[in-house]
Amino acid sequence: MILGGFTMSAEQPAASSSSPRGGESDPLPSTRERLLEVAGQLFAERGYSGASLGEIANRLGIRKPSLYNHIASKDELFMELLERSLDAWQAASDSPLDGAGSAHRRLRRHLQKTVDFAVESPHATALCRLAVSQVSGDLAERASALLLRHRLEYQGVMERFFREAIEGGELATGMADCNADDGPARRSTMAEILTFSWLTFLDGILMHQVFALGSRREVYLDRLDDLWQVFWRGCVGAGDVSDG
Amino acid sequence: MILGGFTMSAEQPAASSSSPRGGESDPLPSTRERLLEVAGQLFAERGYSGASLGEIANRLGIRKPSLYNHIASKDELFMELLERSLDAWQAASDSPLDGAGSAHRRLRRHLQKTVDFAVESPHATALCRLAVSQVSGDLAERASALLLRHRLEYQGVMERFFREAIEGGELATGMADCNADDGPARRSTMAEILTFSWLTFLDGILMHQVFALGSRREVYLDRLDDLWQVFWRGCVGAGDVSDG
DNA sequence: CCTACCGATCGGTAGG
DNA sequence: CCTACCGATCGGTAGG
Repeated sequence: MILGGFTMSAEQPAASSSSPRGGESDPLPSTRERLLEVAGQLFAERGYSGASLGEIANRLGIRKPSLYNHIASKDELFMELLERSLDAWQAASDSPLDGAGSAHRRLRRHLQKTVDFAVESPHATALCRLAVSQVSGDLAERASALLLRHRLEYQGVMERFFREAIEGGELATGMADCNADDGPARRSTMAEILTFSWLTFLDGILMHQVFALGSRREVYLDRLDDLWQVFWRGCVGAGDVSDG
Repeated sequence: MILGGFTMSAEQPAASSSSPRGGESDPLPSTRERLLEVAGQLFAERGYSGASLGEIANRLGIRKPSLYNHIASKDELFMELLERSLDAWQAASDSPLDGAGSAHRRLRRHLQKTVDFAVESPHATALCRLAVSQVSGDLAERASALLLRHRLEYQGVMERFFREAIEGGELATGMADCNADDGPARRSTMAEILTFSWLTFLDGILMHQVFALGSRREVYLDRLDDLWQVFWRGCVGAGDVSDG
């Protein structure tokens, strides 16, 4: 589609789904979809430079030059994967935050959806890490910009959540004075602090998954609720902490 | 510093070449040290495959083959850097935990030392991430084993810290029943839960630094104390949390 | 989708 | 520490 192969365009239903014939089994994923999946896995396994287009082609059972019927370049491939991962993450985790129930229950649901997504799509979080620490040059700028945009948006969503939870009386506000913008040196609001804590908590969980080597990965997930309870207790009591 | 002539290869403590004049103590320490520092930076910037020995040599102002007077291979170079990083991290952060003062104050000091180390040696944490997600083959096994060993040791140190803090009455134990090993299905002790929370908290902070793009890095460090207070409040109150 | 092929660069070696 | 060089592989192109 991008470069216009000589017969490829007739065989590739990129956007429209192929129509299954009667009792036929599930339609095979298009080559392009398989390419994106394999590439995502390999980027996550080997890093940006370590993932070669030749290896991707091997896993697909085709020759390397054939990849260019589906992608424009390695850079574009990475950017598309990053974009998809961020969108999929957002789609999987955002809605639970807006449903019914207490702030406590909604945030817990959001956490579960986020972790579930990370478990099912481990390469998605890996790509985000690569984007900020493995690529260079023009690609680095584009990837960083995309990531920053998504991250700021997510930060806004979470900050709104915490602010509303505080205003709704679902979170203690021992540091209530922080909200007043009475000075030239602006201090953090309680919602900002909790948002920051949440982002750190979530990054920690996703990173911990990476470091949970071997069989410790499942053990870790079983303990998610323990981590959650400690975190939540820090939220509802934040501000009451004594410096002893 | 001796710069001329190839005869210095006989004086190098290189792993691949014999040292006929054994007993000589570090004839050229600075070149090797500079090599390790430059290599650490480049690995962190570009990933394992993305960091080329040629580029390392360029930054040192020498030719690529000359590197092999100081290293045996790229794999060995990476392993040595990883080893050094882990040792340096341990040395920088462990002792504050054993000093005088309350558990609260000691853990806060330990946190500060850890974050300070991560700020001063950003490539150290990056190497750990590479070790579990970027390398493959024989190197991956060796790196993972080394990392796992350090991590388990650190986990033991922290678990002991939390257990002693609990026994000393410095942390609330609302979930005290967890300690009793009265059933066949063993439950987590409070110390284990807090250790797990701590590891997640720390990973989150270190990861957050990676994601704090551009100027947001300094802003982030200013808020460390906010994060700490939320975390500590979760610790001292853990177990009292209601499921509402 | 393929074969054939490009210049550049990779980690590493030989030899001085 | 150097020059000269190795086979392998890189991302990507030409052309059908």
